[in-house]
Amino acid sequence: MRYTLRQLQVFIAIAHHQNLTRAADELAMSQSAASSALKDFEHQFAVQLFDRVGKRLQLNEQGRLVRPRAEALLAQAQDFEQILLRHAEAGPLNVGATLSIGNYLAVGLMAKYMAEHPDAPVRLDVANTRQIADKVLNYELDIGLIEGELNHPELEMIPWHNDELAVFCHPDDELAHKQQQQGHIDDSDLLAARWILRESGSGTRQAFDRALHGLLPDLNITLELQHTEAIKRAVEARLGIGCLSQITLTDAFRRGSLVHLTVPQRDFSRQLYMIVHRQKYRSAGIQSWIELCRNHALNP
Amino acid sequence: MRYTLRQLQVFIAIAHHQNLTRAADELAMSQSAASSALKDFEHQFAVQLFDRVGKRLQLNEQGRLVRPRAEALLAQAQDFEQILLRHAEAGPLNVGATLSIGNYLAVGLMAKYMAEHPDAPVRLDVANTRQIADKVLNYELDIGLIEGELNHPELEMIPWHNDELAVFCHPDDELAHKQQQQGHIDDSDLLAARWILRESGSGTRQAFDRALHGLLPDLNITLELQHTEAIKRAVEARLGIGCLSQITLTDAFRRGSLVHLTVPQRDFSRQLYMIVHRQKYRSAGIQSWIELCRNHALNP
DNA sequence: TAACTTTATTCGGTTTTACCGAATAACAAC
DNA sequence: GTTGTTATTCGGTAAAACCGAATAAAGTTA
Repeated sequence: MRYTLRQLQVFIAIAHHQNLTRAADELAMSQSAASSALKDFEHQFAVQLFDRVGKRLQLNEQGRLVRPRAEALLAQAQDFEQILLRHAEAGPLNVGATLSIGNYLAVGLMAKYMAEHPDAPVRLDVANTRQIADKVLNYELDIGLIEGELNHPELEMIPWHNDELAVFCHPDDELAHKQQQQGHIDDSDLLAARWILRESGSGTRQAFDRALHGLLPDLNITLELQHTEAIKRAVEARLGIGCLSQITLTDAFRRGSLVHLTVPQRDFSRQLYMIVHRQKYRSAGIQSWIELCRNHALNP
Repeated sequence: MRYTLRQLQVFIAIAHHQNLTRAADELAMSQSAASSALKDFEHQFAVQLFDRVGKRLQLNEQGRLVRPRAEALLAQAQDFEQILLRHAEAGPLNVGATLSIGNYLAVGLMAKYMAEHPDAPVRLDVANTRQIADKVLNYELDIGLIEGELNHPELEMIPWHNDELAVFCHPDDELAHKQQQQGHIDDSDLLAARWILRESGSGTRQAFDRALHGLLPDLNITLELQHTEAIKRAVEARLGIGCLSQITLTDAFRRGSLVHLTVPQRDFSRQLYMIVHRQKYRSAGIQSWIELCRNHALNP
């Protein structure tokens, strides 16, 4: 047992940044110290973890093999430190979420988590599904909350929440009246309407496209916006009708500033997922968060 | 990240032996070095892990709390070292087994395991169920193979093999003829017989007593022996009839040196279990062994 | 092409740490 | 008391971790 946790930390920091200088910076040590720490680490095991191509440190085959284990080991060591040092049961937690989830669902979850773990700092990183997946894969996030489907061998996807998209319009719109009279609207109404939607590539748009398959080419899309709030305001200004996740609309429906349109023929449901790196060490905090999400899904 | 794996190792060794001198000895270092390593470790976290009662180091509340995590962390660190150092997928494995299992089933399992992991040293420790459980709880064994039931909150019991006890006698015994004529014997025969059994407290005896409930007080027990081989030889010498695990008798039955007596009214089945410490780090080797046992149960 | 920047490594020197052996103090058994 | 065992303390030494500066190699810009 000659190698140290510090060496592991240096190895991981370098692997993360693919750059010794920035790694040394992060760990508040000199370049030379980081360099020799890495050298010692490699020499101890008589293994090359990086290919020295030019002045670049490139994680090689061997290095990629051991990185997940090293990450897990260090995470566990840090968890151990937390518990012993602060007598706390959970360390800091980094959560990533997409825009829709982050602004609505995640806030409630974080409130619950922080009530359970008053001393554990939590960070929320809002980005799109792809970016979140990348950060989870690179161990920058402990856990990700995403909307879309996703397929990566290193990622474990945990189904978590059943979300529903909702079509909605202004209270004075003629569709609102039709909805009130006959309790729903039809495909023909969807084709006649002017749509205000999230941009392609977003999870919400992806689910919308899936729900409206067939009608898609003939749809009249007036406006594409990148923020749910902007879409709601555009619909309130009678620029058209919209389609967003239920969870972003409950307030507006209750206030009556927007009206929910039901479309019986179409399936607007979608699954929300948690994603975690398969080989990640599940600290007390991470496990607790996952439990929390499961319970929250049952009684939101 | 100021503490080292060495310090962890010292802490664990001392916790294990409850004695600094022997711990230092095990780690091939001086008393003073071990003492100051422990001191540093405790000071770093500003926590007392041991109560200094007299000249004795007694693991205290706080210490007992962190020990499982420390053990898991160190085990993972050693696993990591193995993988990096020897390019092997599995490190050394310590298995404990009871007498019956150890002499019969375990040997075959070990052969299989060693074929899969030629470079991984395996140690087999034969002892009774209670001793094995203690060693698993004290992290001296990675895994235990036992016969009896057992209830401890820190132990995970994995059902593994369906074993069957077999009543048997000498080929010239009158019960052997009765068995041949009518295909079985009866409770009355059991009461009339002279029994040669394993000692009370053994898993085999426990299962025997359970199977013969009701008849037990009236049974004629001539001889109690501590070894299965001795019992077989005693029955071969026509001192009485015996009852042992199937697995220890298959050879004798095939050779015809002993005869299997079936008792339809009685249930001689019992479950064999693997036991593992709940909070133990499941190294590649341990996981592999568990898988192996599961498969072996299906095609023995 | 030349000058400049970025980057990993090497080297000399200093501080810190790990460790040993011996001495010490606290306790237990005789 | 005497003896043996045990953890801790102390002085000293060897090893290590680390820094700053220098260096060499590789990109980048003029």
